[in-house]
This record gives sequence, structure tokens and C-alpha cells, in this order.
Amino acid sequence: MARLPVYLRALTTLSEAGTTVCSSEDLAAAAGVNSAKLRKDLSYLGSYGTRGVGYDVDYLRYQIAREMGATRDWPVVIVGIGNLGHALANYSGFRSRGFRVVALLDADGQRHGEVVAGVVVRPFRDLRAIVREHGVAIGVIATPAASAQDVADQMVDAGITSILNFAPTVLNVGDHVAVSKVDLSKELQVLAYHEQRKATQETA
Amino acid sequence: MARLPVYLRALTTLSEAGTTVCSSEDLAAAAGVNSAKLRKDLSYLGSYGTRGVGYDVDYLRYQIAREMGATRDWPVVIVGIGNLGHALANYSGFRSRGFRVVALLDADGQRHGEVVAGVVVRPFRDLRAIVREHGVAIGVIATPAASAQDVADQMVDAGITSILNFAPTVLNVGDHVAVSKVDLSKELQVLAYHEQRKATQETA
DNA sequence: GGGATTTTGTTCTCGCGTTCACAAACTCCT
DNA sequence: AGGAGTTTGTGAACGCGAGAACAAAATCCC
Repeated sequence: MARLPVYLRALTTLSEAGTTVCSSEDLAAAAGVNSAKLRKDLSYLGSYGTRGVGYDVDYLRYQIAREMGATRDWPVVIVGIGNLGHALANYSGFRSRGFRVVALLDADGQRHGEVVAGVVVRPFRDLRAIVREHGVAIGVIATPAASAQDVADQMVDAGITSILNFAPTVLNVGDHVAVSKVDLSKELQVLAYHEQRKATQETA
Repeated sequence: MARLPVYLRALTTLSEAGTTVCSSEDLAAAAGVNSAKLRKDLSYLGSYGTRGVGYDVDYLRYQIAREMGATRDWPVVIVGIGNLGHALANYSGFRSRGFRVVALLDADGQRHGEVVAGVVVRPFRDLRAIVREHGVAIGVIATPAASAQDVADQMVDAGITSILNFAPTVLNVGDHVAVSKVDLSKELQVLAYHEQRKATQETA
């Protein structure tokens, strides 16, 4: 489920605040969801709560982390080291959640050799070797839209099975490959749409 | 609708490729959605297509842009000029889609005066004055999670009605404020979850 | 001009996810 | 020990969005 990371984060916050036990109401409030939905989601993983008491924060946290694969380290490659690639490579949230950036790749020879976040930028053609060497399953695309599909194809070809795409394009890949898309300006456009609607409604 | 930006982008791509008219099938394929859904979405805006022919690419593009408020410029402030804030300030996709970064704010005095993407970083306390001066309706939060709620409160207080939140926290704001959340590591975690499931299924 | 063809706009049905509501189970207090 | 009070886990109803299917309308070809 896509909500598991949110629950995990909420549990971590609770744990850091010294809470050892919490009810589904508490956790749901912290995660910003309905408590019934939360309970149903958790029951899908197993019965980790105690009726009349609630959930043990650390225990539940471990269980969710295990289910999500957050207990192990995931090697990740980032392709396209422009502004966004830089920020992603430096983003501490990745490392703290079990993701390790094992390689930064860029097609532009000007960037090769540059060191970003302690990792040297290498040529894109090294992709296959790196994937094989580190057993990489997850790739991040931070290139311009024009090259994204080509990068995706070569990632799949090299054996990557999950892609996080920041380029504003629809990627065509096989069914066995999971693609997740983040479009920075799309979110802003949705907000602008709401603002626009507010404005037109006021004049009406 | 959240799909409008996707349609707009697909139309732009088609237009640049020299296409003047397209069917709902074509556009749906380019946008990666079902054609019936696309037609339903478009019919919600009005009858901009011609039966037996299709949609005029440029005309439809203008209509969607108008509906989304993409025909005017939206002033935007970015708060939190760390790695992510830098990348966002430099992100060309904002400007090309009608968003103008009018101010970069940071609570850290060390950063004040620094010029990022042609805009000087100013103290966070200038927020209210900037919002008033430029008529800013949209704010972007790129701070650590700990300060996000405080920043959001002050944004709302200053008159901002739409917030794009990159901090990994649930923001509590009034109902009249629209909040959109982008969580970079959440997306990766979802992918890792799928990888994890694949792995456990193989062993079973 | 009229039938065949294409494509939009819309109606209808289906399925999934969310929410409500309640029984089962556990604790606490007397 | 037993009843009152909590809180989980889950069965049932609701609502919404997605996709299929079809009628309306426009073009093309003869």
C-alpha cells in the first residue's frame, strides 16, 4: 500500500516523542487519515495490535518496515545530474530510509568526474556494469523529457525493475517494471487550477 | 482535475510535432490514459471537439490552459533554500508553465544575500511584505519537517491560499487553504515495497 | 444528396476503496 | 471475580471513479 510510508513516518515521530503505545485514533490523526482505514491497512499485515490497548509503537514500526523492505539497504542509481539530480543525490531522506546512491550517471561528458554528495559522476554507458556489480533494482530518472524514454529502455535492459521518473513524460515499459512518476510542476499547476477556480467563482 | 496538466503537456508535444488535429484515441495514448476517460474529462470543460474529426490541438490546448489558469503568471515564494530549494528555484519547468519565483526565503541568516537563479535569498520574516507586494497566492515549503508547520501557519497568516509541501509532514491548515504534498522518499519506498513483495513471492 | 464511416459526448454498469458500525477481546477498577 | 470502559479487527453499506457501450453529429465518397 502507498500509505505505509506515511504510517511509518508517523510512528517514527511518535517514537521520538517518547510514545510507546498508541491507539489507531492517535496514529490516524498523526498520519492524516481515517482511523478505520488505518486499522484495515494494518490488519492486512497481520494482527499487531491489542484490543483495549492499542499498538506498540516500536513493534509496529518494525513490522511495517519489514513488510516494506525498509530493513535492508536498497542500492539506487540516479541518471541525469542537473539541478534536480544534484538535489536528489544530496537528499538525506533517501539515505536515512535505507536507500544508498551507488552511482550518478550522466550522458554529458562535461559532468563526468564531478563529485556530488561523495559520489563521482560517471558516463551513462556504465549503467549495465554498475547494475550488475551492485545488484541495483531501482533507478531514478532526472533527465530532460527528451531522453527519459531512452534512459528507461536501457535501465530495463540492464535489469532494473523499478523506476522513479522525474521527467515530465509517460514512460512505456514492460509490465514487469514498476514506474512511479513525480512531476514537480504538475502539482503547482493543480494548485493554480484551484486558485483559478476560486477567482472565477468570486466574479460570478 | 489532476489530469489536465498531463493533457496539456501531451498536446504541447503533439503541437511541436506538427499535429494540428488529433482524436481522443491519439491524445489518450500520448497522455497514457483511457480514451473514454479523456473524453469525459474534456467534456467537463465544454464541447471543444468535432464529431467525426477530433480535437484541434492548438485550440484545445488554449482552452485547457485557460481553464487551468496557465494563461496568466502565478507569483510563487519558496521557503527553505537547502538542496531541494536550490533545485526548485532553478527548475525551468516552473517558469515555462507560468510560475514566477518572486522570492526565496530562509530562516538561516547564513543564506541571506545569496543569489540563486537570479533571485536573492531574504529573511523569512519578509514573507508578509512580499506576499502583499506581489499578490502571492502560492507558497512552496522546502524546509525540514520540523519547521514546516510553522512556515505553513505563517504563510496562511500572510494570505497564501495554496501550499506545495515538500517536507515530510502532515500540515494542519484551514479548509480554505489547498495543500499539495510531494514526498520524494515516499515514492522510492513504494517502489522498494513492490521489490520486496516480488522477492518474498519468489522464495515462496 | 444520401449512405457509410469516423469520432465525440454521454449514459449505464461494474468494481474498488472508504467509511460506518458492531462484535470480539483486553484492561481497569471495585 | 465481574462489570464497565476501551480499542481492535472485520462485515456490510455507501459512494465515486473507471471503463464499456451506444446515440448524436460531422465528414467522406459515390
